[in-house]
Amino acid sequence: MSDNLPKKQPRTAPPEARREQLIDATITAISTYGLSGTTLAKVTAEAGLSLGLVNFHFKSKEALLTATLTHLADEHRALWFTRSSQPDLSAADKLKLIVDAQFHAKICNRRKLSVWFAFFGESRPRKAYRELTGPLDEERQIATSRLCADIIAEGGYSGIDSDTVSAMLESLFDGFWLNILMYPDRFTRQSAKAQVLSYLRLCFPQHFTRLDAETFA
Amino acid sequence: MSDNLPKKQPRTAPPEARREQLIDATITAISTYGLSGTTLAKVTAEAGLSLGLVNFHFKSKEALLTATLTHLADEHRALWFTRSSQPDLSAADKLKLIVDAQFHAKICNRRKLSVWFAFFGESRPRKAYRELTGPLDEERQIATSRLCADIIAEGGYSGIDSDTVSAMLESLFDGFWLNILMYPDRFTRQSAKAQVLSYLRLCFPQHFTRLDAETFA
DNA sequence: AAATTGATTGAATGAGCATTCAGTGGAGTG
DNA sequence: CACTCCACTGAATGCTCATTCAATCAATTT
Repeated sequence: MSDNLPKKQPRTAPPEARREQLIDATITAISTYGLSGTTLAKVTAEAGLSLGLVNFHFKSKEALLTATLTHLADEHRALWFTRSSQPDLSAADKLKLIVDAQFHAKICNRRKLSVWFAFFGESRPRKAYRELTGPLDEERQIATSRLCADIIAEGGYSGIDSDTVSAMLESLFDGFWLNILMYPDRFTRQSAKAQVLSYLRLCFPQHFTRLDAETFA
Repeated sequence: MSDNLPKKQPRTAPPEARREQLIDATITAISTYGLSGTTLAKVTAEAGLSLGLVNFHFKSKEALLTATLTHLADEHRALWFTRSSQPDLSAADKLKLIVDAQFHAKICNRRKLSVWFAFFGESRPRKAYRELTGPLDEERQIATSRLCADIIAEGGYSGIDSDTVSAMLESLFDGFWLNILMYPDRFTRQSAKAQVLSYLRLCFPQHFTRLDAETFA
C-alpha cells in the first residue's frame, strides 16, 4: 500500500532534533494562542509528539520557554553580528547591515515578533528576558554607538551625540517591531527599514544617501 | 458636623467607586504578577474586597481586563487631546504637548506600562487591544501627521514627509516605552522626551530649539 | 536472539483557577 | 420599627493544566 511511504519518520530521533522540533512548535503555539494560552498539550500536538516528551527533553515547561527565547536571541545576534563583522566595510555600511538584520524576514515576522512581545509583556518572563538577552541588547547598542562615533568623527558632524543616536535606534527598532506586529497593514518591514535609514540620513547626510533603502535588499 | 469619624469606611460603596477600586487593583496585579499571573483572588485581595465582587460588578474576568485597558486608553487620550486642543497654540507647540503627554509621569510609569505591554504580548488580548484602542492610536497618528504637515508648510521644509515623521514618532513612543519598562536604569522619561524632541529639531530646525526639552516640564 | 539502553507514550494525579450561588449585612424607605 | 433592596461574602463546583511514571517500543550491543 502507499501507506508505507519512503518518508521515513523514525519513531525516535536524536535529542537535539526533538528539542528543535519542540522549540519550533512552541514559537507557533505562542504566536497562535499567546504565552498563557500555550499549554504543553498544544505544543506537543503541534509537534506531532506526545505530551510527556517536553518534560523528558526539557526539565519543565519553563525550561522550554527559556530555551525558545534563547534560540530566538541567538539567531538574531548571529545575523547582525556576523554580517556587520566583515572586515572591509565602512562604519556606515556596518550600521546599515545592523538595520537590515533588524528587519530581515527571518527575524522580523509576526510569528517570531509574537514571542518577543510575549516575553516583554509578563513580569516573570520579562525578568527572564532581561537576564538572558539584556546583555545582547546592550552589546548591540554599544556596537551601534561605536559605529555612530566613527561616522561622526569621519564626517566632522557636530551637534549630534553617538549615544543619543544609538538610543534612538534601539527604540525605533522596538517601536517598529511592535507596530508591525499590531498594525501590519500600516507598518511593514520595508517601510520600517526605509524610515530608519531616512533617520540616519537626517543625522549623517554625507554617509547615507536616498538610495540606501533600495540598494540593501 | 454631620459626618462621623471619616476613618470608618462603609461596608458598601457606590458601584462606580468599587469598579474604579477593582480596576486600580487590577493594574497593580498585572504589573506585579503579569497578565497570566493575575487571578481574581489576587485582584480582590489587593483591593481588600471579597472574591465574588468582580463577577458582581463586572460580568467576568475578561470584562474587568477590558475595562482596565479602556480606563488607561481614555486617560491617555484625554491627556494629549485636551492639552493639544488649546486654540491659541502653534502647530509646533501642540506637537510638543503630545510628546510631553506621552512621557508624562501619570501615563508613563512602570506600573501602567506593564499593563500596556501585557496586552501587546498576548494574541487574544492583542486583538481586544486592536479593537478597543486601535482607533485611538490611529487618531493620534493622524493628529501628529496634520501638525507635521502644518509645520512643513510654515517652514517651507523640503525632502521630508509628514506621514514618515508621524510613523517615526509612533514608533519612538512605543520603543521608548518598552525600553523604559525593560531597562529603567538606561532609559528614563526625561531622556526619552529629550531625544524625541531632538529628533523633531533635526526634522524642523526652525521650529524646535535646543531648549525645548527644558521649557516643557 | 536475547539483553540493554534510551526514547516515547498517555493515563493518572493534584494544584490552581473562574465562576456560581445561597446566605449575610446594612442603608434607605414608609 | 419592619421591610426591602442591593452590595457583599466565601465555600463549593467543575474545569484546565503541568507534571509524574509505569508501560511500551525500537535501536544497539552482546
